[in-house]
Amino acid sequence: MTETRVTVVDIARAVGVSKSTVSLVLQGSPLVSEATRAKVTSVMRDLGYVYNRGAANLRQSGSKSGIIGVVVNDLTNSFFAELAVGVDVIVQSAGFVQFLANTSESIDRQREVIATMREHGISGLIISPARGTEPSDFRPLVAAGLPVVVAVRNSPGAKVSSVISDNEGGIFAGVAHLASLGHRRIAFLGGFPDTAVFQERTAGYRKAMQANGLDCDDGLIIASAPSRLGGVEAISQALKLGDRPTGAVCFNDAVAFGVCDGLRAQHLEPGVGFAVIGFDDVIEARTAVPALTTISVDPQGIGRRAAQLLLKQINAGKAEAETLISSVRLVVRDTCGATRAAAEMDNVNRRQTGS
Amino acid sequence: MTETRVTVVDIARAVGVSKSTVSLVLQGSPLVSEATRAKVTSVMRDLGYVYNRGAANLRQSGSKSGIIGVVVNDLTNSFFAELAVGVDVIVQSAGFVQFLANTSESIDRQREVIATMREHGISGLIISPARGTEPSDFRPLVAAGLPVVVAVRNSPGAKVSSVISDNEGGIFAGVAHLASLGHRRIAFLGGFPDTAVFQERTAGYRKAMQANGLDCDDGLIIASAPSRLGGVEAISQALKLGDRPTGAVCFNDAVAFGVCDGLRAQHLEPGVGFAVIGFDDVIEARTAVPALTTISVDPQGIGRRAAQLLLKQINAGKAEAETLISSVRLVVRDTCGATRAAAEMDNVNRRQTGS
DNA sequence: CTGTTAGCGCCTTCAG
DNA sequence: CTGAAGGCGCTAACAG
Repeated sequence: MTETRVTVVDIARAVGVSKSTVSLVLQGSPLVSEATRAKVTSVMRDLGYVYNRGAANLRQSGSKSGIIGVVVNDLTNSFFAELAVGVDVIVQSAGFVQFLANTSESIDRQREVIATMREHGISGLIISPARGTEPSDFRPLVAAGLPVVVAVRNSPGAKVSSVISDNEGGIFAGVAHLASLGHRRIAFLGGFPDTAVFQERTAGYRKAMQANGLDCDDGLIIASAPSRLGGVEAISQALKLGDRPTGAVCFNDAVAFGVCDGLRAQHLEPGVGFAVIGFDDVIEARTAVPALTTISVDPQGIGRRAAQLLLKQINAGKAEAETLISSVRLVVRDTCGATRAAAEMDNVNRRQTGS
Repeated sequence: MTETRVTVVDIARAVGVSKSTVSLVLQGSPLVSEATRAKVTSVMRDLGYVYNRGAANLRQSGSKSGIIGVVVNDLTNSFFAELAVGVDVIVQSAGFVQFLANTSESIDRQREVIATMREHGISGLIISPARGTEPSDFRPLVAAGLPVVVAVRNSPGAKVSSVISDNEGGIFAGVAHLASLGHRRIAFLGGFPDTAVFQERTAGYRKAMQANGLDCDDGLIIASAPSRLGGVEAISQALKLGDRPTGAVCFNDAVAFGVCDGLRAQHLEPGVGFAVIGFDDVIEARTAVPALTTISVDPQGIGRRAAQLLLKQINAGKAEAETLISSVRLVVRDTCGATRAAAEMDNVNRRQTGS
């Protein structure tokens, strides 16, 4: 039962040198002889010494804790789990460690976990904000000089960096694809209107409709919960329209899934009688609906980019807010399930600076 | 640009009291007057003070860092993402925060992240070990008095607590179900034999075969990768047996999925011509194969239990190693997709001590 | 109820 | 190349 932790002085005494020497060994300083270094490291192993980062960080001026805070709104969704994995890959290889907290869309929880993380001295924060997060919520963080990267869900107005999917471009490509197949009445189905993602996607929808010379009737935009059930509701409403749509781009794949359900309930075969395209934000559906044409995102890639951006800012001390737009791919699948990438959007990510 | 962090002395000066008073306020001591407490907290807010846990923890003797380390072998798998969510729920409500690291089945990474976490002074560790983890790997941790809970994948021989699914009971129930349907030749398909989970599940298989008076030919146990492809391989091998099986329990749902693929390739309809049951470790398949009878586990529940057990040990200072077996449910689905819980195993968890 | 005095474990001068 | 002080932010005794 080794209750007392072994410290630098312990190993210094054991070796017969001073604590400073041990400290120098710890940070790999060249100011110490090979012989002493070897003895010190050997004794460290023997006594089971563990470096105390808390103490080190306390002495060192800056907040070089080596901890990255990661806050996601729903870890149950594979999308965000993959995002966390992407972050972890970069964070680990940089020798950092990540605090990961799940908010379940609760802003209270979000506030709490961020506070706790700050108390622990995180040196940066990556966050996919809970619904209802205000740009002002980031104010105290940036005021404290804490690097923050917002992922997936943009927070326009906040002076923080962000990494998001190409929501506008993705929907644009989807609509263009349907138009090229001859569809004239194309609906946009699903999503909560009070989210940045919804705004961006509907913006892409409007632009694409216009660009293809199609009537952009706002009645064709039908909001709903971004879930399978929401999709059922949205399509049922869409089919009641006077001039029925013949195809739809959906907020996400869960909605698209529900839309297919709803179509079948009306004896319409999705893909044949009615074209359905969805953003695959809910990855579960990727495998569940293999026949669905999707706008495919790369959550791990977003996570990696976000982490890289954050590390860059941490190392730079302080950088201006930057926005990275992660490209998406339109994956066209015909009804028999064969897959081919139709319009692979440019791999090079467009990048814009400022906020 | 507030570069200098505000400390207790800053706010003490601002209020006109001593730092100790501020410290007492911080820990909610009743030894301070309401008036001063109010002024102190108010000034803290005004100056944007953030509590420095590192410093506090340094002063306090024990390692009350309030950090729980969570290490999983594959966060990409929804099962483990859900596990992490379950842990997070408990950890957050206890005011702790979790380090979450993904090892991707790499023992090297695992060693690294555990080392890093220890340097940060975690007060406990929950781990779903990477394949190839030796019981001895936990030796230094328990020697240091660090509470450790192994989840999902047991590590027999290690003197640590664990929370695992009822692997034996689950397979037992699955086999019993098939036997009750009249099957006599039942195979066990999939899984790596060098894992504890495989051992436990095949043990359940053997016991169930014996209990139902069935021939337990070891040739009926066919190992393979615990993946969809592995399932295809396993069933193809099984169908080559002299006395063909008429049903199978599978290591997990991914294998079961592959088994169905393989059966269809042989023009056998799964569920009709051949009964398939799988442990649903890979949750993706839960929705993807709605018609499959599964042995259903509760990853979030395992996470919650593991966290509760760990917190208990942390608070108790030191507790004996304890093993919790989380019950599973046999979910029987007929071919048209209707669902009903057939044999709901007892909710009360069996518990055994020691180990 | 409040102030004073020591450190926690480590790193950083600054001299040997 | 090594040793001796001092202090990071906080808390734990003690005194007032």
